Amino acid sequence: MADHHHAADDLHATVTSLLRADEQRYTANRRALIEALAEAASPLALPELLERRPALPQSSVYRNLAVLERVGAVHRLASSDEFARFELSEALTGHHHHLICSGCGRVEDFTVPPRLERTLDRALEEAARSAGFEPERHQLDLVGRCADCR
Amino acid sequence: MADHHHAADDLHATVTSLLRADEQRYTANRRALIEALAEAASPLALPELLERRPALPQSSVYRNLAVLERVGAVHRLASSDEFARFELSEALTGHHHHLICSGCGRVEDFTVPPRLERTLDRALEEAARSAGFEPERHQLDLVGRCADCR
DNA sequence: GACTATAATGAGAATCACTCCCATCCTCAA
DNA sequence: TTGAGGATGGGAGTGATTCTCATTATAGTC
Repeated sequence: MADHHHAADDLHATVTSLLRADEQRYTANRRALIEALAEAASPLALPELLERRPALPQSSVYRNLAVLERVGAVHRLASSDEFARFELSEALTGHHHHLICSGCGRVEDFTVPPRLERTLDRALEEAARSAGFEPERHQLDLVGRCADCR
Repeated sequence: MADHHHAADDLHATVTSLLRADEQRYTANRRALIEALAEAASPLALPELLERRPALPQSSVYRNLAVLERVGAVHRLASSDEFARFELSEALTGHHHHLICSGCGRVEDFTVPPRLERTLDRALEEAARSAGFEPERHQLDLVGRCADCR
């Protein structure tokens, strides 16, 4: 078994099959979006995406982000400022959390120890059950001031 | 010491002093908003607020929510659907978390054991420090399907 | 390689939650 | 009472996002 195939190949293969499952094509525009999000490694607002891929028309970016979100390749998060932000879904990046700057809206990823993650999940399942919710995923963010906004 | 004063009196007294500190008045409109949010006990979107207080004009509601947020009496949360939602700030209600329904956007409150809360805070402080963030508050949500949206 | 059904594209129009404007009203202190 | 500044609310404005639709690209099929 080859241990050395590129992670990027896996990424694109996974996105392809996610799209296929919904009879969607992995077009050049969609690939460009996935690559931009993979390069950034933290959630991007639309203007940031357009800066990084100036050839992409705004309307196509919005449409394709919606498609990629529907098939589970991209996750949209509503930030505190006026822009939605987009990142690769946890199916592609692994589970993680966000540091959100209350000054500028910047978002960075972080993780917590697996042990804490498990404890958290148990507590959340308990809370969900007693409210009649069926748990899907959790979301743990820390809001603060980034180094630039101190 | 009187243990039996109404919680509502405390609430309004606290809001009054929060507003005073910013030289703002606790007007009838603002009181109506605070009461609507206190009655609901879970975050409300603007249409829900207007349903509950039909006499309030939309523009005043938006303006007053912004004022109440600035002085720390109200907290605005960006939900996944198209509406922002508003709740009393944790200074007034105590620390809590949210169950968010991915179907209808409904939000309910829950709490986790204090012990877990402390563990969480330590882990988050650690993550913040190593990214150069100054922690302000954390936010833990569980996204799932409510009983109606199963 | 041509043919075709269907998906994808992109420029601009439309939507709509939210904010701003401003003439008028209210509150409070002197 | 009076006056000065805060508060009000109806309506106009803003801007991120979505929709429209004529055109173009794609993947099978022959």
